Amino acid sequence: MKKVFALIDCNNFYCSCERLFRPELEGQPIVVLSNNDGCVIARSNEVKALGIKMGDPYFKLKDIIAKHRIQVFSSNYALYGDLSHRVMTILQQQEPEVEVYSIDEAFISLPYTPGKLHTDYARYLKRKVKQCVGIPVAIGIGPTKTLAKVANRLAKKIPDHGGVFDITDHGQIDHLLANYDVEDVWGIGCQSANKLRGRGILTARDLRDADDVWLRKKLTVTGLRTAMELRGISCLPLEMVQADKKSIISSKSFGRPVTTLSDMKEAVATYLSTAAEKLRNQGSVAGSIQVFVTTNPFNPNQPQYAKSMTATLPRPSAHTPTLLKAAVRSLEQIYRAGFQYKKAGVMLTDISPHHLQQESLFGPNTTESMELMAAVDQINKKWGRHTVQLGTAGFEKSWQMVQSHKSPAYTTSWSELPIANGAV
DNA sequence: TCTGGGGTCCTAGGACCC
DNA sequence: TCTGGGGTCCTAGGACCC
Repeated sequence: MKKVFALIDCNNFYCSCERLFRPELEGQPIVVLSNNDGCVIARSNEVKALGIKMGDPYFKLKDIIAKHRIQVFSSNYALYGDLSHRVMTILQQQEPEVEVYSIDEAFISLPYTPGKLHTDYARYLKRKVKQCVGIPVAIGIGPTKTLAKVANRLAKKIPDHGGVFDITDHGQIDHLLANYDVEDVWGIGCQSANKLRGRGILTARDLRDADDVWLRKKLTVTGLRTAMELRGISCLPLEMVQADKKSIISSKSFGRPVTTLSDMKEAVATYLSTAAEKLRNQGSVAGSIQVFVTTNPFNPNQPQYAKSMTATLPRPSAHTPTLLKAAVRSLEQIYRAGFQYKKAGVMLTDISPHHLQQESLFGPNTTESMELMAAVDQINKKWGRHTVQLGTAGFEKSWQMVQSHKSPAYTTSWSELPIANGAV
């Protein structure tokens, strides 16, 4: 049976989440900032209209923010993650085939039907999500994922479409693609766009009609795949089961410069605990662990230093203290005194399923220590992150990130529940 | 003073083998 | 001056995504 893809994409997702509990902000300009209130990662339409770009540093925007009374929020991932889950659940209740592509996007696959049935159904889904969760979405439909992405963008951009657009069987597809900047095509970043422009390929239509041999050579198979998808030949299937992570990173910028090895150890231990918990959560073990530290590359007046080191474990593990020992050994080797460090992180790699791991013939039995880890995870799940943690991770964590405009965890913390009538 | 975090895939090139 | 050919595996780095 012939099928089409639909892409459901939440509109300005983080901003919409913030508005959900502050309805008076409907129609008002809003931005959401990255960790440490560093830069802009979500903008309401009003803010986009002011010319503020994704990734603009917050400190450079203070004037324009004051002038236009833009509401500022620190990112609140507990809130966004929970609302995302609710949106995805609604879609999964309606549809058997859902691919959760990112925190605010999902692909579904629908049986192909001529006429406007796709569009009618998408309008129904859109209403359903709005009604059940309160988050506005746009839906694009096409014969391939890449064309569904194109359609989604057009659904949002052109008000007449009302947030739903089907590009399958569209009579004007040539015209639509000819007015679609090649850099806005899914999978074409600015490097590829530069190469394409150099050859006079400026629009999605040009890319669709470009020469395969040249594309393969300059943009590798991924670029060729994108062109095929624009031709309506589906190369990217719907992926419904989420594959295990092949690498797990935990890394954050510091709230203030870190200048001592002991603070750095606290940070690395804290990040490692987070990564190891994720690792256990997917039932895996890691074979190697990388530690990295860096100064602030945006401050050219300070001496710069960045270094990473990968350690291979004698045998794969998900045991936090074992991983930590290897991480600290690496850290001690790469750490240099006299620098103002801005960021550090750990990356777990060579990940494999725990159940495939071979027990060591002579080494210690790992079952007991993993039971301890399971208990730690359970406690932290129930009572909150870092309720039980490694001593090395520190207690004050004075280097921790700063979030000065954070909204409450309205939906995930009893103590932060919103109050309906306000008469308290 | 202040510029995010977490992922995937692909390729080139080196090391090594016969 | 001239110095094989072919294959695999691993890693670093680039590019992309949200």
